[in-house]
Amino acid sequence: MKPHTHDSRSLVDIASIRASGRRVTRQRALIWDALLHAEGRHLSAREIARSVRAAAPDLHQATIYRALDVFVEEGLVRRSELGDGPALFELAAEHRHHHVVCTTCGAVVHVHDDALRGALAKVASESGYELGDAELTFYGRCPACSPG
Amino acid sequence: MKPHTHDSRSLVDIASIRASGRRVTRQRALIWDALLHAEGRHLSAREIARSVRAAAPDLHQATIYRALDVFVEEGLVRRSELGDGPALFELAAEHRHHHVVCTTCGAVVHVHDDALRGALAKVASESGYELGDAELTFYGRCPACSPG
DNA sequence: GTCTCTGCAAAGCCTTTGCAACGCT
DNA sequence: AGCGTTGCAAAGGCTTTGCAGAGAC
Repeated sequence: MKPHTHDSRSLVDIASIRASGRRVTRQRALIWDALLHAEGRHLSAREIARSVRAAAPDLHQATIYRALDVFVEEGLVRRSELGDGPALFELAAEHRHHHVVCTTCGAVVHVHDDALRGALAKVASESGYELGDAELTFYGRCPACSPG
Repeated sequence: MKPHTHDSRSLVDIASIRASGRRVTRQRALIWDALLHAEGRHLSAREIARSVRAAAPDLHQATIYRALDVFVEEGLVRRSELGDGPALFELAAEHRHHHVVCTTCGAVVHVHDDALRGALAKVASESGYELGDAELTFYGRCPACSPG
């Protein structure tokens, strides 16, 4: 088990999906756990599969995709396409943030939303688009991969 | 790094790839033309195929992917993953810009880099990443798709 | 003539879907 | 008991790859 961090926000409970007539199954609980224990890391569907394999060897990849779809629809999980590979998933419980991806090693870090509030407003007015829940991905070189 | 202050829209020539020992083939010229005539639109590999079909019915999809790889490696074309669908390509010759994608209809518009220079610097310093050629994608609702 | 490129077909990766059995509520 | 969910297998979309022949330089 991991110790609690100082996050004041109460943990989102997977049981909340029952409110929409959805069911909490063994499989979904395991997938949820995988995300919970990811500690801010983003997981791919395949990584989740690996993570639950010990507890449920027959849990099928398709089940993972379907569970993640449900979680995303319920607003509990966020899905991001970071780069070329498979989609990555993380709990939506945390504060809003954006991603910075290293184009060399793939490392991902978060940036607080505050840094971009102004820029978002600017883009919204310039484009005429409604950017309510916009989430950004920056690509660059992380310190470890930076030349010189 | 590049010494140009700003290239005054000098057309990038596909012939420049010869400098690296690459060859300008009929197929590549056609693919290049498709991008040239896209007029700022982003094209998928499939759209390029459709675009060149009349002139070269046997030009294979694999050839398009390989040509685009070459163009991207040579810095002549930019590849973006905008949303779920296939990758989209555009000439790299234009000024730097960012993309705003409508999550409902898929429409893409450009935003000038100026609007984000400050934000980029902020993100770079906050993350420690080098964001030299960062290109951003915003997701939102375009005016036509906005409710009410 | 050399070495890259092309067409073709096949496979790859990630993801979705149809269906009967299962199991949460 | 009813209806959402699972496992399986198969297919789907997009992209890459291996190879022999064609073509740019």
